[in-house]
Parts: sequence; structure tokens; C-alpha cells
Amino acid sequence: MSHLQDRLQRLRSTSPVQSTEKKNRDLSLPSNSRLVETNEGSFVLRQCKYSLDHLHGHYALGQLCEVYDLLSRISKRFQTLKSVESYRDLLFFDTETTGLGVGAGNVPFMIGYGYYTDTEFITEQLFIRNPGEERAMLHYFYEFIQGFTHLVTYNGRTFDWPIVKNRYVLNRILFSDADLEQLDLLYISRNLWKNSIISCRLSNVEEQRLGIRRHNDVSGAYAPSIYFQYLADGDGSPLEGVFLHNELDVLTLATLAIHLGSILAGQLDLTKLNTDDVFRIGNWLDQANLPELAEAAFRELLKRPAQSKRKYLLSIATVFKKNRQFEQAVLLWREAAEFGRTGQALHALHTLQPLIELAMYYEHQCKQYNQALDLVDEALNRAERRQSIRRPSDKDRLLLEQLMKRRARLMTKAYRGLSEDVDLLSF
DNA sequence: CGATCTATGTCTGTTAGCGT
DNA sequence: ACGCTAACAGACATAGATCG
Repeated sequence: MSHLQDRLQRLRSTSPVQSTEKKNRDLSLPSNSRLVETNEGSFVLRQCKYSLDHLHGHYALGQLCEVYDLLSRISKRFQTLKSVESYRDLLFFDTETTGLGVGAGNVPFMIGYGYYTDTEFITEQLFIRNPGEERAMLHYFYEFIQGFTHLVTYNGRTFDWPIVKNRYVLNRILFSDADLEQLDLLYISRNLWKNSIISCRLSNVEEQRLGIRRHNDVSGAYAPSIYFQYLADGDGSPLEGVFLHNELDVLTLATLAIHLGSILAGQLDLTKLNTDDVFRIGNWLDQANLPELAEAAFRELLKRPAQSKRKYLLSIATVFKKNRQFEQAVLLWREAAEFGRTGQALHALHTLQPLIELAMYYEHQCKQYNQALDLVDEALNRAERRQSIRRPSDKDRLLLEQLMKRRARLMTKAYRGLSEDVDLLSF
């Protein structure tokens, strides 16, 4: 007997009219919830209130008040973004849907969100007991979001929000989100942690980086089947787990915002983080146009043991170079070049690049062509030594060619400088 | 499953500095 | 004034990851 036949059998056992009434009556409403009745129909609203010192993982919810104003910088194009005027303008938003697609067939049966008042963090969940309640929920939600300027999500930019927007179109409800900014925390999370944790799913980020442990959590992946089961048999008890899961997701969203905000505010103790995280944070702070904090992060990284900081030296030097902090960059290039002298030449690029960078610095910044020449010669020596033990690749050949060219140019520049000196002497 | 963003690598265009 | 070159910035294509 197939699963489908089972379900059909169950559906046949009660008439449609009966089953709808039974369903709505039998979902003994979940804890903290009530029925909202509107002109457009009814739906379930579940609300939970948290005091601002409620701890979720490493943070108290109220800590957002200290860092919210920096949050617009999580986006690459923060310069063109509306800034966050108040933590009360943020709506933390997460849905549970009937699937993963963004097409018309995917229905958000639960819209969860959280927001701050002066004294509390409040989560609310809008839940429809059947498709007929969707219009009422959508109208209610649209009214509600008018009070907010920013939407905070995790992949909501490509998942939750387009799905919700689609529902307004399909229900022919006028809708505009033109004034609503989106702060999607997925991309910056991936940027910071994709190398240091196994996955950047929200559940893993909260566990690995926010100190949040869930007990008996219902994975979001089960939400569609639990909802379908509820639609079929009217038993609402398994939905409790979905409500809780969604509520915790919203809390985590706020906590993640606090964590990211703390980094942008320079409040996070970087000495306790692993080297890769510190490097990523430094880069992010640089892009977020917070150069002092970026430098602080890089300085912390440079205190780490040689082996652990080694692979970041060139990248950090590149940032200093871009910001025209040449003295700092030179120190790192020298350090990186030293690694190349002692260790075996494993990666041609990494042992030669610091020498090339230094040569560029002496040629273009200092005009000390002889210094630059010495560095190019050293690079050439290393490249040739390398060629003798290893068949050169196309890249190796290109690199060698460029080095020769650089050497030739520096020779003429050095020679010209020399002859000018002679000219000066002769007069 | 779909849509979207990002990292990465390659290329193409622009700019600054230099010499003729 | 003009052209050349190195270095950098921006464009483009591609592959991977995340959402329930």
C-alpha cells in the first residue's frame, strides 16, 4: 500500500466540509497564540516576548542597541544603502514554506518575525491553518511591515522575500517594498566563515560562532511534510516543533546581527579567534571603510605564530598597498620573502611575489633602481633554481618572461640614473 | 527542485608617469 | 603634444552555496 493511497484513504474518510471545520477546531492553538479575525478572514498569531537581557548564545538580545547603527555595512554597497536609524526599525524575518522553489507552487504557511520595542524583543508568527487564510495573513503582514525600514534575513533576499512577494501577486494584493532595505546576513557570514566552518547554514553558524545549542530542534527541512500532514489529518501537535524552530531562527537572526555589529564596532575580542577568522574580519572591516579597526585586526593576526600567519602575509600587504600604507606593506613583503629563503620553493608565485612587490615598491615609490634590480635578480635566481628541479608550467614561463622584462627595464633606468650622476659630477 | 549572490580567474579598458 | 608601458580597476564568465 503506497503512501499516497494511505493519504487518499484518510481524506476519503471525512467529507471536505467536515474536515475543514474539524481542522480549525482541532488545532488547539499553540502556546501564546490567538486567532486574529479580520475583514479578509482569520489566521493564527503566536507571540513571545523576551526581556532585553534574555541570553541567546553568547549575547543578550538587548546588546543590539549598542551596535545597530553599523549594520548597514554588512552589505558591499553600504554607501548607497539607507542607514539604520534605530534598532526599532529592524524587522528580523524568516518564513516556513511548503518547499524550496521560488515558483508559484511554494506557499509560506508561516511568517515569522521579530522586532524590538524600548523594553523588549518580541517574536510573532503568522500561521495559516489552510490556504484560505492566506489573504488575511498577507494583508495583516503588509500593514505591519509599514513600521519598519530594514528587513534582516538569512538568504531572505533570494528565498523568503521573493516567495512572499509572489503571494501578493498571486492573490492580487497591491504591494510595494520599494522603501524597505534588505540586510541579508548570509553573504557576510559566508565571507567570514566559509573556510573555518564546515557549512554556513544558519543552524551551523549559530552553533559554531554564536554559542547556541538547540535541543530536539525540528529541522526546517521537515516543515513542509509536517504541514502537509497537518493539512491532511488536522492534528496540530507536530506543528509545535515548527513554531519553536521558526521562533529560534528569528532569535538567532537578531543574535547574529549583534555578533556582526560587535565586529563592526570593534567590540569583539579577536585574540580568542582562529587566524583565518581574524584575517577575514580584517578584510571585511577594510571593505566596510573602517581602516583603523581593519589594521587592528591585521596587527592581531601578525602576532600569531609564523606558520599560522604565513599564508596571509601577502594578502594583508596588498590591503596596505591599496591604502598606500607602504611602510606597513614593505615589512610584510620582507617577512614573506624571508619565508621563501628558508623553506623549500613549493609555490613559485608565493615565494616570488613578495620579491616582485618589493621591486615594484623600490622602482615606483623610491626610484631606487639598484635596490629593485637586486630583488629581481634574487627572484630570477629562485625561479631558475626551481626550473632545475621541476618542469616549468605555462605560468612559470610567463612569470620568468615578465621578470626578464622587468630586469631589462630596471637596467636602463639604473644606467640612466648613473649617467646623470656622472653628468652632474662633470660640471 | 530556483533565484541570486559571491569568489575566482581571465580579459579588457583606463590611468599615471615617463621619455621622445 | 604624443605615444608607450606598468599597474590597477572593472567586466565577464563560471561554479558553488543557501533557503524549507
